[in-house]
Amino acid sequence: MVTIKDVAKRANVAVSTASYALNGVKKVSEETRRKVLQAAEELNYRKNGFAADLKKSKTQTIALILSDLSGPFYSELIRGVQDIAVDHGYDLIACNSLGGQNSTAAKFLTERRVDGCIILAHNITNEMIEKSASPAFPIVLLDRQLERAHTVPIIVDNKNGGYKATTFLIQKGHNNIAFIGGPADSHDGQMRFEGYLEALQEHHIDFQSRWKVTGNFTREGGELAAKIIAAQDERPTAIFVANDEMALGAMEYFQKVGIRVPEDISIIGFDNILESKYTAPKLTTVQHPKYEMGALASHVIFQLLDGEETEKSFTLHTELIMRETVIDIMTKLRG
Amino acid sequence: MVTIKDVAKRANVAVSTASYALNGVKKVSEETRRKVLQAAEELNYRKNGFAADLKKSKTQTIALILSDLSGPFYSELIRGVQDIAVDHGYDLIACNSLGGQNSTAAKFLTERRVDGCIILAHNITNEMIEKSASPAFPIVLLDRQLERAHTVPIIVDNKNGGYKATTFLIQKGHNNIAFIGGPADSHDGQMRFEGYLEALQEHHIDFQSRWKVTGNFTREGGELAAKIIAAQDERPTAIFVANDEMALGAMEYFQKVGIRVPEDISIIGFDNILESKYTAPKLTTVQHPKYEMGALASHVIFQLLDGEETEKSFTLHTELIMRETVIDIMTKLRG
DNA sequence: CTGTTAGCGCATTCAT
DNA sequence: ATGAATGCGCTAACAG
Repeated sequence: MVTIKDVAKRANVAVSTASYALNGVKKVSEETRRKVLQAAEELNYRKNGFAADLKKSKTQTIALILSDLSGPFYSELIRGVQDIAVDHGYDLIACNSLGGQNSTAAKFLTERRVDGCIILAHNITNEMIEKSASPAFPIVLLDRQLERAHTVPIIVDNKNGGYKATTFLIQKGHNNIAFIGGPADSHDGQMRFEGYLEALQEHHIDFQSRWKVTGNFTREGGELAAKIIAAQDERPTAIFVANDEMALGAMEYFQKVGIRVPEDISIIGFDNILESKYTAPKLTTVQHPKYEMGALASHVIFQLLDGEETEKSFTLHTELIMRETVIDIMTKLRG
Repeated sequence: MVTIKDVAKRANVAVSTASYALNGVKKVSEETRRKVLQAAEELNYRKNGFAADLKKSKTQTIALILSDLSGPFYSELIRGVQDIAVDHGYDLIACNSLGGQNSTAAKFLTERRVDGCIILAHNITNEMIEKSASPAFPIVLLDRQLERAHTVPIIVDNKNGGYKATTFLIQKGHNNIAFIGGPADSHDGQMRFEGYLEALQEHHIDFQSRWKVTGNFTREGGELAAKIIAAQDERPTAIFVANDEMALGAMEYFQKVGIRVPEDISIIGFDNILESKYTAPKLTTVQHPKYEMGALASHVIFQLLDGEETEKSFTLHTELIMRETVIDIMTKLRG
C-alpha cells in the first residue's frame, strides 16, 4: 500500500509538503506541487480517507438508514435527502438495517462513521437511537415519534390523511367502507386506521370489525386482503387501503375475479407512489410528501450540526389525490 | 469525545484490556470484562470505527455504486448483492454517482473507504475505474465491457435478448416491427438494437429507419416514442421496446388514443420489471437477471478479495417471458 | 490474565 | 516555502 510517505520520498519532500500539495493548500510552490502530484501519479497513490477523517474527526457524510433499500416508496425520499446534502457539500450513503443490532446500519449508528443520520427503519430500537444521539451526532427520525436531545422526529399526519380519505368516501355516499391495514407494529398504519375510525364516528357510521383486514404493505398482501373481503356475503361499497402497494394488489385481485373498480367497489389508497398514476383505472389516493420529508430531514440534520436551534418535531401534511377509483354511489346506483 | 482510554482509566485497566473486553476477546476475566463494560456504559462510550478500520486496514464493507439510487430496476439487484454480502459477514453501503468525479461514489472509489465495489453507473469513467482497481480493491462492473486487472465485468447478453424478442415477433407473423431504443450512449440499448437488426436480417426483413425511435428509458420517453410511431401514416404491427418502463409508457399512450394492445399493435419489452406483470394487458417481455446479477457480482468480489482466480468476465442470459401483449398476426387478421 | 507500546495514514503546528 | 514532530483512537504483538 502506497502512502503519502512514499509519495513524499519519491518527490524528495517532507510528508507535510506532500500533504499540502495533494490537498491544494497554497503554501507550496508551483514547482514542488507539480513534483508531488507527479510522484503521486506515478505511484498510483490513493489517499486513505479514514486516516484523514480520523485526523479531522469529521466525515462530511451523513447516512440514511432504511429498513429496506429497495421499494418504490423510497426513491423520492432519497432524492430529497440527497439534493440537500450535496448542497451542503456533504456525501450521502444509504444502508439498510436488515439484521437489526448487527446490521450495517448499527455500525453507522454506534461507531461514528458519519456525522449524522436519518432513520426510517423500525427495527432500530429507540434505545439504540437514544444512546447514539449527541450534539456531534444528530439524528432525524422519520415516521417515529421520539423526542430526545439531539433527536428530532419528522412525522406525517397519517391520522388526518386517513380521516380525509375516509371522509371523501363518505361524501361520495359510501357508508359501507372496509379498511385494509398494515402490520400491527406499523405506527403509520395504526394512525391511518385511527383517522378512518374518526371519520366513521363523525358521520355516525358503525365500525364493522369484519371489514378491517390486515395486510403487510405489499402487493401480495393487498391481493389477499381483497380476497378476504370479497369472500364475505355482504360486500362493502368502498375500501380505504393503508398504502398504495396493497391497493394495487387489491385492484388486481378484483379485476381478476370480475369485480369492477370503481363500478362495483371504490378504492382509495395512501402514499401516492409513482405507479399509482399509471394503473387502469388510475388510483385515487392520499399524497405522502416523500420528497419533502427527505429534504426537510436533510435540512434539519445540517441545522443541528451547525448548532442551531430547530423545532422539537415536525409534522408534514397530506393531500387528497382524486383520480379514478372512487365513484359516487349515486352514479353507481344509476349505472 | 470519550475514547477507549477514558474507559480504561475509569475501569482501572489498561487500554488493551479495555479493547479486549469491548471486543469480546476472551483473554479477559469475566470480572474485569464487566467492569470495563460498565465504565463504557457510564461514559456512554462509542467506538470510533474509522480508527479501528485504520488499524486493521480492513473495512469489512463493500460499496454498490449506482447512478441513481432510485428506480424500480435496482431493487432486485440490490437484494442480490446484499444477500451474498451478509453471508460473507460484510456490510453493504449504497451510494450514487450523481455529480460524477465529485460524487460520494468517487470518494469511495479513490479513498479506500471500502474493501471493494460494484459499479452500475455510466458516469464513472473507465479511467477512474482503472486507476482505482488493485488486488486489495477489486471492482466488479455491471453492464460495462472493460476487462482489466482486478476488474471483472458482468454483462447480460442484451444482443441475444433483442434477437429473441424480435424473432418471437417475427414468428408470430409480424414483419413490420418498430423499435423504441434508449439514449445513444447506452451500451445496453445499442446491443438490444443490434439483436433486433440481426433477427430482421435473418428473416430478410428490411430495416426501416423511420421505425426506429429513441427514448430515454423512462415512462415519458416511451409515451413520446409511441406518439411518434402512431403519427406515421403506415403503422407497424408490432414494437420491440428496449426497456419495460418505456413499454409501459407506450402502452399507456396507445390506450389513451384508442389503439388497442395487442389487437391493433403488439408490444414486447425488456427487463421484466416487477410492474410489467401487473399491467393490463400483462406485458410480454425479456427477463433481465437482475437479482442473479447482483448476487454474482457480490460473489465475484469476495473471490477476488480472497485472491482466488475468477473468470475474466461473465455473461448472463435472458429469457423470453410470454404474457399478453403480443398477438399472432393471423389471430389479428381473423379478428 | 493484564499492561506497555508501537504503529495504522494522515493533517497540522511550530520551527526553520 | 518547507521539514520535523506530534497525535487522532484504536488494535495487537509482546512482555510480564
